Amino acid sequence: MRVSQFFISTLKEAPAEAELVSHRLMLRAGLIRKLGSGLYTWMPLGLRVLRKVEAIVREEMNAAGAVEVLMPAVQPAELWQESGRWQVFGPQMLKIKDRHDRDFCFGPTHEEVITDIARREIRSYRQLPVNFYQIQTKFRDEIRPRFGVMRAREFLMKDAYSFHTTFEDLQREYRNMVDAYTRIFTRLGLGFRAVAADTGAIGGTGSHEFHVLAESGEDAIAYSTGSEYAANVELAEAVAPSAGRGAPTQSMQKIATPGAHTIEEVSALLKVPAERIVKTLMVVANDGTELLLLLRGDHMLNEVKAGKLAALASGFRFASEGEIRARLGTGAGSMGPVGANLTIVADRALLAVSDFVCGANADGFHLAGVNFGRDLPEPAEYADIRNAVAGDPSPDGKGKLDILRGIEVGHVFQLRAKYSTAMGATYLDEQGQSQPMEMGCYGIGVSRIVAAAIEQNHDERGIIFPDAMAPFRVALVAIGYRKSEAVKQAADALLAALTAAGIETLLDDRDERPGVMFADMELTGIPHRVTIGDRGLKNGELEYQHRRDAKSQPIPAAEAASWLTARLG
RNA sequence: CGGGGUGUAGCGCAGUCCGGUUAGCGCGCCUGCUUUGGGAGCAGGAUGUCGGAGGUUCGAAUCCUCUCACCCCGACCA
Repeated sequence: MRVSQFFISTLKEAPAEAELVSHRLMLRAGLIRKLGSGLYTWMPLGLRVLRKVEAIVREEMNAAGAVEVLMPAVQPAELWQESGRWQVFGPQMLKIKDRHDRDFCFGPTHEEVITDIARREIRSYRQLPVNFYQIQTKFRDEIRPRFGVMRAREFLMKDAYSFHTTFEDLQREYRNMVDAYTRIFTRLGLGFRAVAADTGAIGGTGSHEFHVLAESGEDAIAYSTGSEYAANVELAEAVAPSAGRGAPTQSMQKIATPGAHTIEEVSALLKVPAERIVKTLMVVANDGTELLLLLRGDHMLNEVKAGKLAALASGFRFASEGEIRARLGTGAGSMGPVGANLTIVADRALLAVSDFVCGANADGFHLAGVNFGRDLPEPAEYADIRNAVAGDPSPDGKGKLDILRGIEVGHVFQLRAKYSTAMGATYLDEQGQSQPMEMGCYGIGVSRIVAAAIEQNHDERGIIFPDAMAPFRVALVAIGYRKSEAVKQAADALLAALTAAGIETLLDDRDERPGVMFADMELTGIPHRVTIGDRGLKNGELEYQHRRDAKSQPIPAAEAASWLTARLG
């Protein structure tokens, strides 16, 4: 391909709206253009990258035995009402009406549609197992779309759904998919990690996420430095302290703490470390139950874990200032568990805390030297309700936890019979008995992968694409293409030879200054570059430079094609 | 949803507080000449419903009202 025939549109300055480096670079390199919030056009160069990712995903899914389908993007409301998710999915789902005023949605996911296919098409155990997948545009009306295609509203996703007669067979396919995903991300050249995960809104039992590791990642991953354990912090168990609680050594006293509302302020004022301060949170369940949650001052509440408490099973929110005042007679900054007429659930870390500081339920006052069992009753329950932090023991007993940040690019679930039961997807077993199918589902964020790869592979000059997803593998920079017959001939010949060898090559044949061409080829992240100019040609040489190399190296012009073919495989 | 911010040429911005005549700057774009191994130089040129609607005024990018879009932060002060 020649730049003069292609379309590249680079920007020296990124639009002001772009913050994240991958977003800026994708805009600057002309990979994408924004149409509206969370809506992006894939420009020619970007589309080539997207297609590369898609192709690898497709190849590996096929190799793993999945079969491709393509379901409608627009889905009738009836299916979602049947599964009970028409309401549950909420405002994230884009709902639309047709001319007959019938309800539809633009599909945010396709469990309902595929389950409908399965119940119509699959009648016998002889037809199972089967794994259907598609690569298709989804729409989720995100609360806050951001970071370009990283969290867009419309995005490209590979979603697969498997159907089985037994849980054991589902688990086999689940492992098969984990292996396929591992091959996919390895082939894409990404640094990634599979981690145990929460199942969230989709439901089911086992679940793993695949994260591309990057500082800018929106998710935190806890992993053990001494074993293979890795989990999303939403899920990672914060183990109960092994040491017991010390006996009380102080008596409880009320201390004026004017103006100190946060743990940091109280800690600084009283010169007590945050570990010996107890943080009190008041939450209200959707069924009206009010609850106090206690945490060590240096710990953070994990809302996913808290949501699993029996009392909060209906879902919960934080109490308003008014509710706190009505119940405890104080503002949020001075609330505490002593004398509070509310059920208390404490994080297990408090099993090892004595002589602590907490709010006094009186504005501007805290209590010090507080002890469970003496100054207040033991909490109704000790539970794991905090985020694991670096330094915590690994839940598997081997090593300590550390925290990494990651971008979720894949997620696999064991759905079991949730949808098949709700929607009547059954088959007849060997005994002629009707059974609900076991289901798994497996997603990959295809468009997000492009952004994640750039987060992981860039420098101050631009993108550095891994070979597997580069829009072109080789950039030929022809200096003076329109002036020098020798350059033109050498460049045309090399382009033809590499193209014939199946190596996707972009020849910059523009009448541009060298600096412009170099800058554009670097910005767009093409991994291999060959410079063709009269200067080198005089000595029968071209120059090769990998995008990560600091300097170029001369290669014989006559053997350039074979040299590159051998090098690039 | 709550809070904050921004909309002026393709991109980045100034001008708005304190209303005034042809609305500017850099980059990009077009033409010509020169230049040609790291985002060229000179000369000339084109491009604006100042987000939209309404209002105030002799006069509105600027003031007022409404509205739309986009961005950021928060949703863990406790």
